[in-house]
Amino acid sequence: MNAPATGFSLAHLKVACSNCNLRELCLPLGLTLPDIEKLEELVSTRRKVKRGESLFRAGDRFESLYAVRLGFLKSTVMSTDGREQVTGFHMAGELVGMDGISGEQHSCDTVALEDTEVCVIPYERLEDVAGSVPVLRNHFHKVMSREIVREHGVMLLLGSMHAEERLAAFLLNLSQRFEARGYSRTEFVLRMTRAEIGSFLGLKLETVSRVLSRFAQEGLLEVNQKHVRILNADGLRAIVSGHGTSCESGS
Amino acid sequence: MNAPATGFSLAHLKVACSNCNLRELCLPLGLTLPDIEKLEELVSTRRKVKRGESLFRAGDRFESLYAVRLGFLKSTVMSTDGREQVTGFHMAGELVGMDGISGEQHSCDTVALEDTEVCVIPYERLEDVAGSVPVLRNHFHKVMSREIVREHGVMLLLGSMHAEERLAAFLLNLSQRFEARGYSRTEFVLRMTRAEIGSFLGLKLETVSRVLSRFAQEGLLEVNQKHVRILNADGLRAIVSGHGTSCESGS
DNA sequence: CGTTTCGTTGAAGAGTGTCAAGGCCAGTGG
DNA sequence: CCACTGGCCTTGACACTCTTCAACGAAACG
Repeated sequence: MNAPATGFSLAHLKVACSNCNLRELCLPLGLTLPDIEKLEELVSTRRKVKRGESLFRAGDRFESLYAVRLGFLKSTVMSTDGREQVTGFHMAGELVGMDGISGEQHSCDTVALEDTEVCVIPYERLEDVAGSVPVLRNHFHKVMSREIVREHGVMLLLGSMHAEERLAAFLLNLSQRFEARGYSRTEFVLRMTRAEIGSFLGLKLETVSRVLSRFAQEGLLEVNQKHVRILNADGLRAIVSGHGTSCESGS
Repeated sequence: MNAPATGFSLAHLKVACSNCNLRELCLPLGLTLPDIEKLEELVSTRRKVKRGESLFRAGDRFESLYAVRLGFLKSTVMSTDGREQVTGFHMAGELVGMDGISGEQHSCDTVALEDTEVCVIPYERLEDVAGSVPVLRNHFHKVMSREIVREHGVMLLLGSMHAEERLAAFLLNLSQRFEARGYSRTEFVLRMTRAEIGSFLGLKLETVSRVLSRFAQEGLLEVNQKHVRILNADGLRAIVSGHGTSCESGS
C-alpha cells in the first residue's frame, strides 16, 4: 500500500529481522547478534501477494519457505478427482511452505485471502545456516514439530467432533491467535468465506452458517457477515469439551 | 523372540545401521562411511515394546525419536474431555516421536499393536549430528515434511470423503506400504481393531465393519476377521476417486 | 472351557448434506 | 447518486449417510 510493488510483486527490500515486531513469534529467543546477522543475510527478500493470488501452487518447484509478515492466507490440497480441502489458515509470524521440503515440489496451494507480505527464505541457504547455528536449527525443528502437532489437533477435530464443536474450537483458535498478535480476542473479522471455513472443518457452508446463527441465537456470539464478536468464550469452551450447556453451572 | 529382553524391555544391543535391511526406507542415499559411523554412534540402543504396551505417552518428557525396526504401532491424541483419535499407524522403517520436539514433552500416545522393536535416537545427539552431517540433516527435514504432507492427506480424507472412500483409501495405503516392505500388496493382516480403524478414519466401528462387508459382497475384497485379501485394487481406486462403479466400465 | 474381547448385522434415529429461494453487501457503470 | 450485478450469506424442506442401540456370533486368552 505505501510502496508500490515491483513487477511480479517481488519487492527487493532490505530485511531487518532484528527490528521486526514479529520477532517473538517467528524467531527463537536468545539469538546472539552474529546469529541474527546470518539470519538477515538468509532472509534477503520480501514478496507481496495480492488478495486472491497464490504464493505457490501444488506442483511448483520448491525453493523457499515463507514467513508471513502481514496478511492472511489459506493452504489447500486437492485430490485427484478435484475435491479440495483447506488444510490451514496462516497469519503474521507463521511459517508456510514446509510441505515442499519432502519432495522437490510443493504439494499444496497457498493463496492470500487478503493482501499479504511474506519474507522469502531460500531453503538451500536455510539448510546451510541450520548447520552452523544450533539455536536456529533447533527452532526450525520445533516449528515443524508444532505443525505436526497442530495437524494432530485438526485430525481430532475432523475425526471426532460434531459441527458445533468444530466451529467453537475453530473460533476459539482464531481468537487466541489474534490475541497473541495484539488484536482483540473477542472481536475480529473472518477473512475467509463460509465455504472455506466449511472445507477446513469438514462441513458444508450451509452448516457453518446455520451453526453460527445458532451460536448467535444462544448469545454466544454476535455475527454480522464476516464480523464476529465473541460474547461468551466459556460457553464456546464448554461446547468444545463435550457439550456442557453454556457455563456448566447448572441445568 | 531370539534374545530375551532385559528388564524394562530395554535391550542394549549393538546397532548396525550399515547392515540394517531397512536402510533404504530409513536413511538417505549417499551417506559416506564416516557419516554412517556417526549415525551408528547416535543410534546406540534398541528397545522392545510388547503388544499393548506404550512406547511413550502424552506428557512423557521428550528425549528420543524412534525408528521402527519391526512391529506395528498406533499413535493417538486425546482431547481434554476424553475423546481419542488415532492419528496414525506406524510400521518398520518409519520414524515416530516427532510430536515431542516442539514442546518438552510428547503430545500423543504411541502404543504397540504387536510386539515391536525400535531403534532409540536420543534427540540431543541427533541435533548435534544434524549440525555436522548435512545429508542427514536434510534427510531429517524431509522426513518431518513428509509427515506434514501425510497429515494433509488424512485431513483431505477426513474432511471430504464418505465412509466407503475412506476405507478404500485406507486399504490402498496399507497395501502400498506393505508392498514397499516386501510383503504382499494384496493379502495382509490388519493389526488394528475395527474401532481403531474407525477412530483413524472418523467412523464408528460398526460402519467400518459394514463397509468391509459391503466391499466383500461386491467382490472387491475377501475379509476374514483381521485377514484381508484385495481382489480388485482398481475397483478400490475407483471408489476413492469419486465413486466410479467397480471399474468405470459401464453401469 | 468359560470369559472376554472383537466383529457382524439389523432397525431406528440424529446430524449433515442437498437443493432451492431469497436477502445482503460491495463494486461498477450509467 | 442510484440501479444493477455478482458473490456471499441465510434459511427452509427434504433426503441420505452414518450413528446409536441392541443382540448375537466368532475368535482369543487364561
